[in-house]
Amino acid sequence: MAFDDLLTPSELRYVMDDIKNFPTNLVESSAQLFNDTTDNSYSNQSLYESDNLDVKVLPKRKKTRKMCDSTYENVSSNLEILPCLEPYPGQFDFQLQLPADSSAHRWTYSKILKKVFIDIDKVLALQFKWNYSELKPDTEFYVRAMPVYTSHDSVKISVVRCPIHLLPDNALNVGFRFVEHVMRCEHSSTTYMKDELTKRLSCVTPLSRPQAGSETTTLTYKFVCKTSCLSGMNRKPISVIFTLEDACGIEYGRQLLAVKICSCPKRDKVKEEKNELEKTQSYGRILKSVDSTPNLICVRNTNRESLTSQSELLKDIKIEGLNMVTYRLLLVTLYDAFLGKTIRCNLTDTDDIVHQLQTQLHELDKKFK
Amino acid sequence: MAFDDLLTPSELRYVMDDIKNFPTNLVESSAQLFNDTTDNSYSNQSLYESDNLDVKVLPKRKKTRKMCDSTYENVSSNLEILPCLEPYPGQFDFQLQLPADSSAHRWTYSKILKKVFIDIDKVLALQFKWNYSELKPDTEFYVRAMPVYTSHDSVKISVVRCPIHLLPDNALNVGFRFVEHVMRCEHSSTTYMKDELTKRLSCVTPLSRPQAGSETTTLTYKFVCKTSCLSGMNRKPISVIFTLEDACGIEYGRQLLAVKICSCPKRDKVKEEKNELEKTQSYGRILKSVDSTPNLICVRNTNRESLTSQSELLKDIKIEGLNMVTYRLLLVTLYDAFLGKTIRCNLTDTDDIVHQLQTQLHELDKKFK
DNA sequence: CAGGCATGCCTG
DNA sequence: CAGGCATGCCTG
Ligand SMILES: [Zn+2]
Ligand SMILES: [Zn+2]
Repeated sequence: MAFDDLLTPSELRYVMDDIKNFPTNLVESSAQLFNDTTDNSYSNQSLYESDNLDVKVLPKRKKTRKMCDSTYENVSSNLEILPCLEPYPGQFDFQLQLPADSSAHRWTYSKILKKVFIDIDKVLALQFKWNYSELKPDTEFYVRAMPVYTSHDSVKISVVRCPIHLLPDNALNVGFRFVEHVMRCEHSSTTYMKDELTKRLSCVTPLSRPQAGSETTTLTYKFVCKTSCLSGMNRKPISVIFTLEDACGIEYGRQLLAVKICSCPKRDKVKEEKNELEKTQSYGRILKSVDSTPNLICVRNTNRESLTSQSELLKDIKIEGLNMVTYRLLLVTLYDAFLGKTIRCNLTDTDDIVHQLQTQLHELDKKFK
Repeated sequence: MAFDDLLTPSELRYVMDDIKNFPTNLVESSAQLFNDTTDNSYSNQSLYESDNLDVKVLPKRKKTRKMCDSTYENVSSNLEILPCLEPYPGQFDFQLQLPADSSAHRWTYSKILKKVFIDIDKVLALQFKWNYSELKPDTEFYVRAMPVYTSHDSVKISVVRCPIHLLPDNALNVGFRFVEHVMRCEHSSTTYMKDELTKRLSCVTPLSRPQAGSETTTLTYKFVCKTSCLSGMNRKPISVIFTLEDACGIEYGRQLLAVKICSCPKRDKVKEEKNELEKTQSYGRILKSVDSTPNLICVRNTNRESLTSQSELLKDIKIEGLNMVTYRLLLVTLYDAFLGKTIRCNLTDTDDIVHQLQTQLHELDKKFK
């Protein structure tokens, strides 16, 4: 990198002293850049939704809220039957866990988003935990898995496969009867069901007691459409409702798991987490526009030392008490130059320095406003 | 913009004189940037293909090449029947023209690529010209339109609609029988045909004599799938073969038209033309990486004057005979800063200055090598 | 598997 | 309609 070699702090002061005129329009455009970032008014709603989809840390069911006795809440106002998206452990403390080492698998889990990202036709192993100590040993219980859309606009629509993946010659359909189901359980005793009333598809699998030494029973699932499938899920986010049921289909507990089925689970997880964080952070929009250049996503470790020394340089500049205007000009120019260099050389570790420059500019503007 | 105000040429010289050390690694990395751009070895083949698809300027048929008597060339080696992609006007000088003012329509034509870009279900009016002066006035002739894949890998596959657009509830299919056809002619006497042997789909429309005062007869077509349709054309490029035929289906002439059916015809045209030009231009890769930042595609006219004065500034700098190394450093830094500014402020007219900086650096490197 | 592009679609 | 993003897929 050029900057730490190009000008030493003392040389820099020399230059800055020499700058007599400065453009006021620059200050204006920069002010615009660093102030116009308060637009995160829409973040609450989305957060609320994911609160409902908590997997690992199950919130206590709120006593003030009427308990859902069925997976379906009959919305009498419009006669539509909507699934209940609220988890409740119920009397047997029904819980859902993900294997700890998702990296060992073909999927990834975002704690921030409480969401699984998985490719089509890849195995997702889920661990079910329930308190069966007071039950007779021969009482058979079941887990029903039913994918549903999570957005308010789409909950009422039932989740089915897309026309393309439904084609008979599709490899996933060969030798399988229930091709309309987006979600399959690999357990051989799984029953594929279609609710007569709601037409919703689900699969029901016997939940055996955990094996000796284990607290959970594992069931493995696959998804045979992508969340993005055209004329199918069509990019609408989904969650899977898991219900603990007895042989009569009476429900005793419910858990939810948000799932995105996509071609690049890791990339999409990183991206969605970033989007989520940006909603709550200041400078969100700037960082977003900076990072939207293709090559900033991966993290390589080039130029680490020189970047550090650049940071030091910046501190020095600040401390040595330059004229505010020239200092500001310098910061803006450096900021631009870093962006340019980053893009030109595909640098991946300039986030820190760029952010630091932003912060310094921001502080400067606050101080002299 | 900051640069013309930030430093005058004389101030700049002052700075440059002050720079005692310069990093050699910078020169290296820049050398890499400006030399490593000779990779356009693959451009010829693609050009060859589009030569075959010439629409407006019809090349004389090469006498050295055996004339295709049928649209199908029987490739005896593998018994596959392939369509002939070579245009020939034939004895009636069969020609195909596009309306001059494509901007008035919902499609766009690229002269560079010789290709029509059009959205799904939009009208494409084509003008057919043929010399019928020696024919009896009541002889009925026809135009057959048959879409085919143009890549060598895919010519053998017949072009049909995708499963999604084939769905009966698709608006485009209501009240229309020949839903499998990707291409439709709006003329009411059009016959939709399926070749028994090749299973290829085409539509045949009577070609009336031009109306008084006109040299051409216009037929209007629509495409009811996108070139990108999954499990359909699947992003494989297509051309339409237009053949002049008599009532018996004997062919008298043939013309080709490359077509891309897509959601953003203008954007895709600009993009594909740019890709094509880059193949043949030096600095292709650099320009590409610069322009791949989202906001550089449209052309707005902000900062025109200040950019001009920046260009002047650069000339000055060069003329005043700075030390080559400091001058080079300056150029590189300016180059980076321009890139950064461009991205940060969504500037759209910095191409010139950036390219100019590249050129100056290139010349500098040649001179001092 | 990461980088990068192609391309549909959403938003202002 | 332009900017911008989402997301599949291709390539090394
Ligand atoms: Zn699908
Ligand atoms: Zn289609």
